[in-house]
Amino acid sequence: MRKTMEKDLSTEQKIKDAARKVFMTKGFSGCTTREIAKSVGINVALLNYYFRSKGKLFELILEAALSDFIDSMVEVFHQDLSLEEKTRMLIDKEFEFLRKHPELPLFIHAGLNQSSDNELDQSNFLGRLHKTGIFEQCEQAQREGKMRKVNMINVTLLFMSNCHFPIMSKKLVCGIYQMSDQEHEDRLNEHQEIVKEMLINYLFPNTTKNA
Amino acid sequence: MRKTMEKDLSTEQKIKDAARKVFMTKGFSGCTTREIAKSVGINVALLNYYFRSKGKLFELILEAALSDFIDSMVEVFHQDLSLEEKTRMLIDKEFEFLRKHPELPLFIHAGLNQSSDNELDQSNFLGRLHKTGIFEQCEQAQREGKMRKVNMINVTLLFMSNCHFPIMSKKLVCGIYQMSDQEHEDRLNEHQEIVKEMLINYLFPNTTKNA
DNA sequence: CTACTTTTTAAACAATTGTTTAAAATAAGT
DNA sequence: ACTTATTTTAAACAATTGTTTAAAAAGTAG
Repeated sequence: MRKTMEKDLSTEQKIKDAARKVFMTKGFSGCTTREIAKSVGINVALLNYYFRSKGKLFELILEAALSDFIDSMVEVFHQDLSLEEKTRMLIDKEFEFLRKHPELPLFIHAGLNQSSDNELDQSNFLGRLHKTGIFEQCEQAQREGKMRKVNMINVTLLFMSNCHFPIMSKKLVCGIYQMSDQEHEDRLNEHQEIVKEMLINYLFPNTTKNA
Repeated sequence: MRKTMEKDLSTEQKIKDAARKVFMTKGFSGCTTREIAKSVGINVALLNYYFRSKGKLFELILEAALSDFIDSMVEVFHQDLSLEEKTRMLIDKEFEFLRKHPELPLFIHAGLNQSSDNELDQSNFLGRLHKTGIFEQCEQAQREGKMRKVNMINVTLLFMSNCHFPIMSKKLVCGIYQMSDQEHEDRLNEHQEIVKEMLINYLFPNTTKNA
């Protein structure tokens, strides 16, 4: 398997891509292996030939999604910027990223609930975050009184809540407020600025507020 | 059907309760009608006797969940309190409510994505919110300069993001940060206070900040 | 008790599910 | 060309799916 040639852009990757798309929109038990196979244009058996089962394939997709998810954060943290700058950049990047992949957050949360084992530590997300030095940078800023003394888990929660939820709640919010897609997009653009100002004001209360 | 006696605490309601529990944890396509029936202790056919199909039953549960969901807000808005007080009370109520029903937000969002039609307007959530007078109260506060001029949809988004997401992200956050349930609970308690202060500071910037 | 309606069940239905088997097609190596 | 290994397919597998049918059980009323 996969030993003869390295043109992995071929079947194996095509299956992964199709599976990602289908799983994302319909969830694990909301779709069938035949549906995925058909969207690639291959036989069902080939799916079990490359990946051992539907479940295995799903785990793969889920883990990759989680990885993408963390990557957009890590990239920002690695930059040589102040915390305020990183905050702005992180929020902008998250909104930008999630606008392109709006199904991602819901897929991850629903997927984690279905998946029995928590295989989150396998990808060592915490380690990847630590390596960026973001925690030390925050600790130092907190010691210097430049940043509010809040546990890093709560900080993470603040960021994720205010970036992810607005995207994943589109159907609910549009349904309640009878909004069109365009209206929602406008609201989201404004929300991006709101979140930036609110979080910066809260986390770095000493800086001059003139936004 | 249901005409002979009003002891609705009986089969029909028992099915609804069981269906709610099962649907909540496993989703629509993640469970079977037989699973629901067995958890009630009845035959599968009886499920289709009371409700016409699995889909119909699901829509019913979903709508009820959405209703509960809005009710906890409406109740607060109806009180005769200042906006700051309502803010605090709403956040506390939401956290309290969601601690009891942590699967609710994810169920609703995933459910809305599966359900084809947006039957959100059927329950007239917007009307129910309007009747509380909360929008007028905010408008007036905004005119008087007591409240930041933010679109009500963004305000809703801020509240929901910061109350719902922390609950629904438990598995993800616990997975990333290798937290125990107890630790997560502690973080959540602290987060409740953080959210209250942050939102009040942001929405009502003129009041003295001494918390 | 009898006639009737409501509730509940057992069994069957056809369709679909994830997965496997065995054979065919294609590519690679000699 | 021949032999072997890899990729792909068609067909079948047993299990499970949501739903229906027909009959039994339980309740209600006269």
